[in-house]
Amino acid sequence: MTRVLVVDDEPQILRALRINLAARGYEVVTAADGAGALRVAAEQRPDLVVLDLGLPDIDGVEVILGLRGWTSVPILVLSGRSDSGDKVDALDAGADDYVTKPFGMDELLARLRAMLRRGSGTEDEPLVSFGEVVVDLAATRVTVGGDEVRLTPTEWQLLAVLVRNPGKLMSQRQLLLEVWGPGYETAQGNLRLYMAQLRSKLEPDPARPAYFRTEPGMGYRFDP
Amino acid sequence: MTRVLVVDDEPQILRALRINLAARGYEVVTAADGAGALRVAAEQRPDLVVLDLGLPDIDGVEVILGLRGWTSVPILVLSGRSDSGDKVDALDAGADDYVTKPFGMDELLARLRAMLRRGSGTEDEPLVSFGEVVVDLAATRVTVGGDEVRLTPTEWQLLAVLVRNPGKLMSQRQLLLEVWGPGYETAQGNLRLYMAQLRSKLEPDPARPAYFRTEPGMGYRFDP
DNA sequence: CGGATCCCTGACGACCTCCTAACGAGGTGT
DNA sequence: ACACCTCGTTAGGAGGTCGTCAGGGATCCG
Repeated sequence: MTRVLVVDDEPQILRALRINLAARGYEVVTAADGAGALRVAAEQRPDLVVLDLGLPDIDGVEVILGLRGWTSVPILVLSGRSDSGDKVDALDAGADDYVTKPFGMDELLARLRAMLRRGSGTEDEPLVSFGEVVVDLAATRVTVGGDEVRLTPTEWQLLAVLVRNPGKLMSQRQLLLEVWGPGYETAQGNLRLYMAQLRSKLEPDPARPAYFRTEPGMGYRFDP
Repeated sequence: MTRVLVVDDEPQILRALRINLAARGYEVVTAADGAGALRVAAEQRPDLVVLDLGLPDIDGVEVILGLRGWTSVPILVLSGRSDSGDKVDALDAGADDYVTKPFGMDELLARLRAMLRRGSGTEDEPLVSFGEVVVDLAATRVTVGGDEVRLTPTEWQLLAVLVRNPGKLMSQRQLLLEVWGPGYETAQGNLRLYMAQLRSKLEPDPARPAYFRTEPGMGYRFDP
């Protein structure tokens, strides 16, 4: 299901969006300020963000930059100001669309559909296989020699990031950012632990990894 | 260069857009009606389309559908009508953004930048090759005759600096600064060491370097 | 309430990378 | 011919990084 994060400090707008989005079959998570937006985004991993610029704590552009630091999720900005400068600042900070209040709900929904359509166009090849292992990214399922292997949520996220970048070296910072979200850039012991668990579950010889190679001092690389 | 197709039947708008886009470094091609738009798009393959909905021959939504039949190029719709229904129809037909006239030129340009930024997510990998060696800067990988070569972080940084400046003489000071950072400008013994390791791993005859040449008293030069 | 699962933290040994130092080779100017 | 400088090579120790194990806290479920 498509998950949408709605960020607004006005309860009535939050409620209106929640009702309309839920009626269209979206899963809705909300936040009332900038700090909450960044936290919820890191925890819930929405497929799209609707962001009001007039937040009580942080400037909206800062929120956009905070999100863009580690994710490329589509961002639709909602704002009461129709200033041309505000629009340019938000869009250049990394927003994908800008709608001024008051807005038509059907127009907003159409813009959301357009953004989601563009994002979902690049989702091909949900099946990745190497050796005895088959990874189904769409179904969140992993099999080794036909037998299903149970992965914890964190293990799965780590595997997904690696498998989506075959042959490419992923720095520890990059992996920590994409799996644990911002704020965990220094938890390298954690990354080592989960990499070991992944290898013990997927590698034929976990002591001598063949697919999930470590590049000392730099990061890890998935090599099919 | 980024190529933009502008479709409008009003000459003054066409002229204003052409001038502003050209001033920003875009290549501009134009069409004055729907049939021309489809023809020019097929011939010129623009990276982005700015489309006025009020065309004399074909309905704008039909033009969008005609484009979407064979290309996923981003489409920004320009329209005099601010009807909510028109927006929804155009967006659901496949448009990516919708701006109503009169529009601010800086806002329009910001929206174009946002659309182009999203599209360019799948950048091709920069590959540098010389002799048997292939350097993949995006994946952080080096192969010699097809076999992968393991490089330490410092070796890789040094190689990256050299490879990014082909044919250019890099002074020792410059190399030390870019690889080791400020404060190590005098550690020339270090630079000699890592240059030797790079040569022993990449050069066919490390004793007589062919690609990583040393200019006595000055620095080093990468010659593909 | 008890058990299970998952996530995080800390400690320890093994390994690897990095830096420093010393020595020889080659070129240059006096 | 000699001194001097720069470059290339080798060896060894210091420090950081990686993999592994054990233990505690949080959450979910029977």
